[in-house]
Amino acid sequence: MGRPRTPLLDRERITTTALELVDRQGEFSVPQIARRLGVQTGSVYHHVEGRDGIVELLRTRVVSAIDTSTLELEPWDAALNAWARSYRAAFAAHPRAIPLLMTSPVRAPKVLGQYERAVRLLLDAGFGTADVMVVISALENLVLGSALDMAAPETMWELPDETTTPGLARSLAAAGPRRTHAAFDLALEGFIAHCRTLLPTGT
Amino acid sequence: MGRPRTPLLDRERITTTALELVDRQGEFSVPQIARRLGVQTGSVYHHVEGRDGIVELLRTRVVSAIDTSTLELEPWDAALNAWARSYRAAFAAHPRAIPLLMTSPVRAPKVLGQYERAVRLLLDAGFGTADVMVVISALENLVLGSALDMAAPETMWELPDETTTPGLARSLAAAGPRRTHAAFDLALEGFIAHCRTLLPTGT
DNA sequence: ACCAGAAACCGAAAGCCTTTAGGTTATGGG
DNA sequence: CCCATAACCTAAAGGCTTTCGGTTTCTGGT
Repeated sequence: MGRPRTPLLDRERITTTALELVDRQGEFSVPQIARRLGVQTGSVYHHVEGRDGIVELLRTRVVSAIDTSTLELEPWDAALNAWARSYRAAFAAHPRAIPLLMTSPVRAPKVLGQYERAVRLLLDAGFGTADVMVVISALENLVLGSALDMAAPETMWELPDETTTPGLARSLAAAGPRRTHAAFDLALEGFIAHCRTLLPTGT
Repeated sequence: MGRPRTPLLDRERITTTALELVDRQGEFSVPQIARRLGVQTGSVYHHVEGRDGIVELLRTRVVSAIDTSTLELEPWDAALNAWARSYRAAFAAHPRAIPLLMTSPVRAPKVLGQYERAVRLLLDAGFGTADVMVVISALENLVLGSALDMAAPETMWELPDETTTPGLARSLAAAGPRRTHAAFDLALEGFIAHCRTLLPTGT
């Protein structure tokens, strides 16, 4: 015992292990991470700011998959569209992490930086200052709402009985497994189309 | 000790106490409920199926505020609009409960019954069988995404520094406190408008 | 009216989690 | 070479969820 010759822990490994646990079982605990890394529970706290710090690492890891370059596209509606899809895809890669990331405030610089860029994109496109955050918030609502839907696609609808909800059961079956994607496409397209009406005419 | 002459606990009181705790501090624990009701922790478990059972009671309580009659309105888009707003308002009344309710599947009969009714509404309106659940899912995504936004309106954006994200800070200020509502209005209106394009023309 | 069984609460305990504190050994800059 | 610091361990406090057996009260069938 004492300090090991080669380090057993670092933020990378802690993050990866936590994400594996979340992907598998929907949650994580510090003792679980420690066991997987062959380390005592307390040791993890030397690398991380408490359990919440690990959640923040997870957020950064998940969000790092968002394609930043989408916000450079032209025109603005293509950029917004591509950004929203990339945003959603990043969460879709780790759906069970979503409930974890929703409950704590956004602090990750990468995320804040992207919102900053989105603000400028919309301002340049001609949106009013007061409208910009409304548009971005609405888009975020779409993305996160859809992400939630992906978090538990099978179990989200626990039908008690086909006879009590016949139409629901039949419609679910008819929509098929791409229901979630189609719903996102539908809402996103409708939303962006509606945004265009906010712009001063003749642009 | 032994059985009290008048019961100290029932599901109603447990639900109300849990909801008060969630409204105040964003979470609840069984010992906290027990202390508030002047009872030992274990006693609560005689009335409830574990902690998850209490969450389910909370869901039912929150959801019971949805105005069921909205789905009877005509035409279908007015019904959908009113339903979505009532749905969202029910969650808005207890925003801090939202993260709790998101993580487990929809089992409350009241909610399932409403979805069943919504299915029939859309079928009657002329939507295709395969489209119905797509529309409903998208609407639900909107509602829940917006509800999430309401869950922590102040703390959701922890800006590190006004100089690193100047546009974001300014736009947030410009949008004001009704940002969340405006975003929902914007997305909902755009979505419903887009849904009309799914219908066979001439209806 | 009686009595058996169910209901409602208490007390206690097992086992998990988060977090902190102090001890022990290796590393690395001066 | 030395010592401050880093990295890990052991230990422990305190909270949470859940279960189990004990005690008292209520209730329903006879």
